[in-house]
Amino acid sequence: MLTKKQYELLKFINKRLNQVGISPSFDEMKVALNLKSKSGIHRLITGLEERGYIRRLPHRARALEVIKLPKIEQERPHKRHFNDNQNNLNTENEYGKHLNVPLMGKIAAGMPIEAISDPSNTIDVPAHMTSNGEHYALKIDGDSMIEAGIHHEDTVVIKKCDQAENGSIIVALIDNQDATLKLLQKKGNTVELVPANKNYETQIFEADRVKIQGKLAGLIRNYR
Amino acid sequence: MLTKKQYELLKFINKRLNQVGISPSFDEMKVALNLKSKSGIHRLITGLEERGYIRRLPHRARALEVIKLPKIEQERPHKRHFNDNQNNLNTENEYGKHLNVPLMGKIAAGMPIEAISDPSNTIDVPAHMTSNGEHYALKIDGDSMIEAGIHHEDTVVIKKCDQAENGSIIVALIDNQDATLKLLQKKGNTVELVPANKNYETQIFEADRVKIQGKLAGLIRNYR
DNA sequence: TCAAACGAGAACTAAAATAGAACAAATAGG
DNA sequence: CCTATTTGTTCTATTTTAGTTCTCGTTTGA
Repeated sequence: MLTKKQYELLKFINKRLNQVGISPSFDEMKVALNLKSKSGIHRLITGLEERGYIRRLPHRARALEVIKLPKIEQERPHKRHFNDNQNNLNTENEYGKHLNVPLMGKIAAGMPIEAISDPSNTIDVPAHMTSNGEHYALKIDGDSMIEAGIHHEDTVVIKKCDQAENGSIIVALIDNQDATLKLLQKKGNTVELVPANKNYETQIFEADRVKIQGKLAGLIRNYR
Repeated sequence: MLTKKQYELLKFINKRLNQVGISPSFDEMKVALNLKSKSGIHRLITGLEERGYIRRLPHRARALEVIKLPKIEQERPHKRHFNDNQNNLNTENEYGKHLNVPLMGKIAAGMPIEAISDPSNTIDVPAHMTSNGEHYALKIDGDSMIEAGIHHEDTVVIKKCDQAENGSIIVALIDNQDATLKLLQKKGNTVELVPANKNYETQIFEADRVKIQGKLAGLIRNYR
């Protein structure tokens, strides 16, 4: 179904998406495949899109999404762990499936996420919410993002990544201590964490005090 | 159904697709079957396509896809089918329980829900969202409930019921015409449908003009 | 022994890949 | 808001790789 170059490119895109969470640009892909022009990348991308392996938002830069990978037989892991990326991907010819992502605890509780991690605690999320890559879930504590429609006690699904564009809602770890869900605004050497609530103030940090731990991918709320 | 050579070739193509993810070229297939010319491959491929074992994108190189294998090869241990269902019952896969609920269309679009119902359109929701009873999903159109954290384009999961307490968020059908998602406030012989947005006004109806079609059970939002 | 399936080879056509450049659109940052 | 920069699109040209079609001869199994 794929040509060599298409496959190579697809692998690269997928890797980048999982590693840094941001689509590579055409130039970056050009370099990765050792080409001297990006027109070739354009054609490969078109091919991948035509064959249904990736999707892209029209008229948007760096807006690639891998929807499936060729069904390569990898020896099956006995237990699927949330942290082996590729297996979270929908492979061809499969029906919608569900993923269990680990529920890592509450956010804004003043602890780094890793510390709260309890692998036994997982939550069921719709498959379409976890395109690919590693995901985890957090319970929201507080109302600092309420104007973005993220309420106290909501569950958010986070895609792991260590960088993100301005304007995306991310999980930030500050001084390796406090995790918080905020809107990201990078400005030169500082990082602003912008709440969505007039009653809270934007926090500004030196870039190196803030570690991005993931990007908001979905939200689940239960009513009773 | 297949000749020996066709079968051999099919097996080879399938193997290659599974092992390296790239379609073999005619030349590679020629080598694999120990031929010295690729015209034979062409004929075999044509045969396989005619008999529905493979598909190929027209006018594309290396664009083969195996659609089915002869019975002997068919059992694929790691592919689980959801053999059950006719209707939207609980299905269980390796990740746990989940439900497929029908996605009935957009709400606030000015149409009764029944009319938009399309059983083929379903969405995957976490099992814990659908306690018991019948559920369906709606896509939110508009911002009349935004202060309740229900945004445009969100998907809501609705539990079917025909009555509800004051203060719950319900799907109401007015005059058998328009469906809307609002907060319920019954007062004597009238029913108030209260939006969660200052810019909208509460609608007041005679009780018999309003039919409750369900109660908000959950909310799902995707970010990208 | 006849028809269908297979094999070889060559000539031809089509698609994929590479490169470069010019241009247009989106984005970052003041 | 404006400007500079980044990113994506389109075009042209050339080379390489891949697929099609033909003819003719051989094998094989009912």
